[in-house]
Amino acid sequence: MEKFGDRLKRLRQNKKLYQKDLAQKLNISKSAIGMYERNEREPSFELLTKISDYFDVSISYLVDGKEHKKEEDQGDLFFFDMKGLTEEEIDDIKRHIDYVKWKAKQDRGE
Amino acid sequence: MEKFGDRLKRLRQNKKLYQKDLAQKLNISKSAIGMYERNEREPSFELLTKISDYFDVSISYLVDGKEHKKEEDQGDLFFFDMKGLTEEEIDDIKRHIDYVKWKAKQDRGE
DNA sequence: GAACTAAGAGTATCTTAGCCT
DNA sequence: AGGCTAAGATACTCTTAGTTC
Repeated sequence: MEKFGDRLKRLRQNKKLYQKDLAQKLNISKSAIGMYERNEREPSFELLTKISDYFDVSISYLVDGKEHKKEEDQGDLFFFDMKGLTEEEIDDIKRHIDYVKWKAKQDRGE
Repeated sequence: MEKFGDRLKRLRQNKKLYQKDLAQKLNISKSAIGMYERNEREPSFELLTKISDYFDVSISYLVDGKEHKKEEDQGDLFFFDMKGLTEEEIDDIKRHIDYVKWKAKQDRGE
């Protein structure tokens, strides 16, 4: 199951930063970043807020991976916020999802 | 400034519970609840998630008081059915979405 | 170079028991 | 009864220094 560290790592890598770089931004040691990403430590609320601000994601997303409240989240249904994206970019995502689904079927010999 | 403990206290009182009652629900000591409410301690992610589930509020609300998502934003929400996909395949999709979002920002000059 | 590991020091947290109102 | 405080024990976190790839 995906945890905080996995999401932090993905966010960092999407920004093309090294652990050292992010550590500087947040005023902590690079070793601490590594520990978070390996899910060996959990940051304080204060640092959590800094991370949330820096990557512009919600604290809910960081901590439990859910951007929204429970009622909206059910079973195999996933929701994504496409705010700020153009039609083309959203289509890009849709095509990728269709491709992954198609490939999943192939892999299982359906 | 209002903090986590203040919100926890309010949530508890709204449910007409004593610290002892909430402590039982969460399987911790009543003293710990008191310390949270007085902002003397911060709970682990695991407990934070339990609290979020129990009171049916987001973790963002608990930690920074911001409910982040509003009704008006629902238009940007897209739902996808991931039934039959493995965790790896879903992660693949998540990474792609993160990448598209990241690239969109780059294209518009940070 | 980038990321991971180890180790020690320093903090934070949790529970129990007792105290206040 | 309900909430707060003190205390010690436990557990966690952070940094530095060294290691691996």
